[in-house]
Amino acid sequence: MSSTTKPSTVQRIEAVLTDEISIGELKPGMRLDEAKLAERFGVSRTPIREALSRLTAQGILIPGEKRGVFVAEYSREELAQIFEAMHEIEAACARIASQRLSLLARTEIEFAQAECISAAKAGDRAAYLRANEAFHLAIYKATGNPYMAEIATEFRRRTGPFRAKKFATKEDLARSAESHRELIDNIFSEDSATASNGMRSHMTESFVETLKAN
Amino acid sequence: MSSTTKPSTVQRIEAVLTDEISIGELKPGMRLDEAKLAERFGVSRTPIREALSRLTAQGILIPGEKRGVFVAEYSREELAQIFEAMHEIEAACARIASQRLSLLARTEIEFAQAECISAAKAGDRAAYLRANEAFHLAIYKATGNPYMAEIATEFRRRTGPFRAKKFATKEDLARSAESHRELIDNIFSEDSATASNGMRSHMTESFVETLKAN
DNA sequence: ACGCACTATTTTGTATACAAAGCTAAATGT
DNA sequence: ACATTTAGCTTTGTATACAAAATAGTGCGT
Repeated sequence: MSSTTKPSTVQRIEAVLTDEISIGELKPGMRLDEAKLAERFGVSRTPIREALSRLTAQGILIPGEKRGVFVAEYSREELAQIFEAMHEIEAACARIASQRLSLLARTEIEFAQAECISAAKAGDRAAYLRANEAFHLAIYKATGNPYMAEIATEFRRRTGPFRAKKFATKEDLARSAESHRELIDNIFSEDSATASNGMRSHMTESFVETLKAN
Repeated sequence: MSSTTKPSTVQRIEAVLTDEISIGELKPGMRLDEAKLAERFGVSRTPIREALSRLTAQGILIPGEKRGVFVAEYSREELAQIFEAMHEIEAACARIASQRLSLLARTEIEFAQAECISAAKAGDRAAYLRANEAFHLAIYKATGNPYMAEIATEFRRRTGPFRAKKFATKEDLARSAESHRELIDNIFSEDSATASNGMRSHMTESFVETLKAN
């Protein structure tokens, strides 16, 4: 995603933690201990602190009342608010994407969808989760606006562990992958309203499932 | 804004730097030297680094190619993209706010506007800039959705120094404060489309002025 | 006088040390 | 037996030290 600079230590740590949280390996409410992480990554507390600090600045982690940082944990009400915001942003992304759709963007979306399908068929949960993220990311990128993509991605990360919980069985994966098809068609229709509404209903569905699982 | 916790050292530093950047005191492209800041705030480099790291995570600062961090500097194209994203978010905020408007929210918006007017009359540029931010913040808060407010605020901060440049004369302040009136009326109309479109044209105007000044 | 290389200095990244603030728990007093 | 305080242990925040990277500068050779 970023430029040609090789990943520095804190970038690496940040990326690993982000991934583990979005996959649901580190669960909401879990405490992250600086010393333990330092030992795990074989570095001192300093770069760990920097990574944790950045993650809290992004809202992925939240500082505890008195001490420690925790994986962000949201109540149903808070989740509803976050999803409302995501609704707006994702709908806007879908609309803009539908207007600007390039061949490259189309291809990348289809490619990501293919990955979703194959991961779903294999029943590989972690792979599906990553492919699903890549799919939505491809849509964001299709807007041609990195800043829209950035905030959409940010929300996606925050809700990662909660959305992850709704994928329990192989059928869940298959159903999700199928629903992508309709979404793609709506976006590829190149009609703003169709694309935007398509994304809204996709997000609503996602929210319903997420609430059930949490 | 936050809870009852007293501002820690890094929070204080972060807040001061954020303010100085949004006011335009620290200009885009300026380099921030860790050692100098450490001396200035009378602390060691450690908390400075943490503050800078958090600010880069928020996109307010950007890391230089090889070394140093700089106040984020955007080309006209990039500014256009950021403003496009702001358009979408602010429009959504205005729409939601118009639907949920509470007496408290109304009052706070009006109060912020009063501050804008008086700062404009006094010709106090810094005070107007702060009041203007408070005004928009009040609208975000009126959505009742802290997450919408959060991203809207984030974009506002990023574009702060660029928008700040368009306020050169006392007349600029007065004109801006006046245009708030129409925006308020549109939002208070409690009609979604009116509110949303009102905000869109306000933002478009803001963008035009910003481009002229940059 | 110009270019190149090598050195010195600044600056960043990481580690370690230390002090302050919480938490745990045990011991003492009632 | 229960509450309260205090002692000890964890954990965090900040400072300092040190090593690696990068820039600037200096001198040397041609």
